[in-house]
Amino acid sequence: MTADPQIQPELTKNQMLVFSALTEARGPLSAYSILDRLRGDGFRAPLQVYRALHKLRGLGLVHRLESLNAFVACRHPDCTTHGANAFAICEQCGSVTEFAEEKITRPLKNWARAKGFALKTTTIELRGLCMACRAGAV
Amino acid sequence: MTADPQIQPELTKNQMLVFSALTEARGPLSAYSILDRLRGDGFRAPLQVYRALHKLRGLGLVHRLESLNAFVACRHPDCTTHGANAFAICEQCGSVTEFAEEKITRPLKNWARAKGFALKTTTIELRGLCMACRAGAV
DNA sequence: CTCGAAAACGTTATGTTATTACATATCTTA
DNA sequence: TAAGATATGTAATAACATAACGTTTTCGAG
Repeated sequence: MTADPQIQPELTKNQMLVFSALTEARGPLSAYSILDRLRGDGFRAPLQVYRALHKLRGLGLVHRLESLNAFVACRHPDCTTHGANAFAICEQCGSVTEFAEEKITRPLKNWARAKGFALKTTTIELRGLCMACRAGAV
Repeated sequence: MTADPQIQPELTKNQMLVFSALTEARGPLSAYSILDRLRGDGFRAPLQVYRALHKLRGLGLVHRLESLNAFVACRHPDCTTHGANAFAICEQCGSVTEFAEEKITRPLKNWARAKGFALKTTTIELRGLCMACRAGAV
């Protein structure tokens, strides 16, 4: 367990498979669609997916999109923003854009501090049409 | 206190029952817990709840908490004008505080405009400990 | 009033998402 | 090598949500 040049050497085989499925997908995947993609690799039950997802989320490598019941691989090399990321979800093409800006998270932290709320995690999800789909929309 | 039919005269009986269940509850309720509370009023199937919730959400009287798969009655007199509400959810006592501040929604709208994203709805949910629970926690 | 469209309703069945429970295996480290 | 932590496999079930069907109610236009 040294500081390894390769990505996430501490991942087990199942965790690696789930992470790969998510990075290779072009959009978010549900746990069950991940399962289906990994049946050829020996996956047989939902728990194999959910357990890997749990670990990957803890490592900040995967995020859950609450409004979709789906998961995406984090696009940040090292997810320092941990828990304060925002996602823009296109309702037409399904694309997801992840972003994190101080201007967005700051007011939320300020609110929490003002109200005495001990903030642990933040969910920010925008729904709408991405630029491409809006241009092509009817 | 039950919801006042004079304030929302357009609600049907089922919609009224679901709305009342939510306003009488002190926290968020899942669709199935609403169903259980309304069995004495003749409710027998999930769709009776979901259909009413759909209408109530359209009216802005009820919000869905995506990270909980649960629903809350809106605390604002008329919520349709806001569009982008935030919720602080205490993971210990389950209390939910709804708030909406320009300082929070503005940066999100700015991001969307800058990216050409046609924003329809916004989900903002904070998880943590409310002031009371933090004070009483170990 | 009465006809027709739209909305709401009731019911059954099914689809989708997530966890519990229990047994087994592997890795880590003192 | 023994103990504890972590990971795994499998079956069963819980929890959340919608499809598909037909019926009833509501309400405005004619």
